[in-house]
Amino acid sequence: MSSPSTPARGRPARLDRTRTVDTALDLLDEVGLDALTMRRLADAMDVQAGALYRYFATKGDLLTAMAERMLADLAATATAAATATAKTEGAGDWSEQLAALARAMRTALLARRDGARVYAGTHATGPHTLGFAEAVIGVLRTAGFGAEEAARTLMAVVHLTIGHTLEEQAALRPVGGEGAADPERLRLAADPERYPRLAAVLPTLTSEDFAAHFEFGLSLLLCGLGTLDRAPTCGDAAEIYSRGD
Amino acid sequence: MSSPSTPARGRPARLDRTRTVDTALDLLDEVGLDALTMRRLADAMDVQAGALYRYFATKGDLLTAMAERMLADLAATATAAATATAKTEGAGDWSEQLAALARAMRTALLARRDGARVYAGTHATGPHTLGFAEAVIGVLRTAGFGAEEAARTLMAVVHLTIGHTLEEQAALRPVGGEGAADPERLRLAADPERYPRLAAVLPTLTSEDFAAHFEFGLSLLLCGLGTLDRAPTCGDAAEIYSRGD
DNA sequence: ACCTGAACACCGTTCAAGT
DNA sequence: ACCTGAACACCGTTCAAGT
Repeated sequence: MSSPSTPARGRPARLDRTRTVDTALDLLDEVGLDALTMRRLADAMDVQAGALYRYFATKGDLLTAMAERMLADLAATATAAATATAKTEGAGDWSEQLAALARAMRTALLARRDGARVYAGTHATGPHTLGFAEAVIGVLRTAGFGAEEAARTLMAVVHLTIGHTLEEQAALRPVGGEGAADPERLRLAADPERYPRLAAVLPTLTSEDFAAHFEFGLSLLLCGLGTLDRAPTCGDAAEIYSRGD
Repeated sequence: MSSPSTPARGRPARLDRTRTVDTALDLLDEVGLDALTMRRLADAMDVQAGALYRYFATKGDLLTAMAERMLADLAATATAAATATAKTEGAGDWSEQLAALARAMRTALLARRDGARVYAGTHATGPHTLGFAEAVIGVLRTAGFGAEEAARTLMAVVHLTIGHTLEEQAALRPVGGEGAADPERLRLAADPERYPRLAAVLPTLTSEDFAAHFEFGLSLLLCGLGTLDRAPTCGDAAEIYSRGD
């Protein structure tokens, strides 16, 4: 256990994981993921590229640390949800608590340039990521859901959030300098002759109100979860519904 | 319009987009996305790397063509759904048709190594991608959903599917030769002292029955959608539910 | 018209050697 | 103990020149 984070007897180190991740995240905001190279980061820290490898085994290791750090601000939301459920004051409010956690994750990923891509490309298992998961599971189990349902709901929420933010950030970036942005290309490609239903729906599909899109998907998930207890399988629920007309 | 795909007066071309994408997808299965380089692909086609740029403006362009091709097999499912809804025989069966479309997309992405990463990293707007979207919208509009709901449901389904398959493929790959795979690292990191709820749920969370995980998320979405008509907003539905206890 | 050959401007990573 | 310098084995992309 004599890693570079140990007391240090000699010269004070110029580098350390925390400062390096900070700088890397700033650089990410400046230049984007594709231009975030070890050499450029080393430059920003007034060091040679090779020196970074004393603190991060690989570039992937650095990106994982960056991903983990991005969820730092989630701690507040997570503990808020945890204490709320602990008090059982708002046990019936699980839906809103879960939504708050999901929104906080979306916000955290959107807060940095290419944040979703960084997070999706790594698999952080640090305290922020685990704390978030713990909070989500806590809300669900307190609300009375089973272990399986809770775990799978966590997955669904995270996957939806990652998928959504990935597209949201892709839609905003001008796709490499020239050429049309994402929604514009879709507008051009969706020929009303061949894809009439799709074309008719383009205004919504290419709308930039991403928050509304996210809320819709989230509400479907939460609503489905609410129904789960009344109609054991959603197939049954769909049947009940279709029997109505 | 005298692209390389024109009749060709001189020597028959060794290269063309279709053959190149085929080879690239085979190579992808062999070596994975990280090792899929223009030079390696050129080698597989017995050509110099620079020659590829007569057919693809950038590597991103090639990857987009690969992503689009990956959805080729979806055409069958999509037209099946389309004709089913056209006959209005199974208009009440929209839930199952939508599920079939989502499953087909998951299957298509899983069919190739790193398929989800390739698809998520590009933004295909070819006939397979648009045909899929058209089919989804068709099912929803035929079932009576509004334009906004249909468009946003399409997004939610696609985002959940991409997010899920991204994690599914990440969980299977051995994370770069050595070190633990994804679920194993989670098991090691989820300390029962600090994350008791999470730890209690690890068996499900690290279960490799990904199909079941996907079905759960999908059913939440579809179930939520089914409830949408009865209780205009899901918030209301959640309220109704929590009033029950 | 299509491809080669060679170059340009980079990468991530390693590791002896210095301080 | 921490970092430099230099190298290794690559990248994506461009473009004159050949056929």
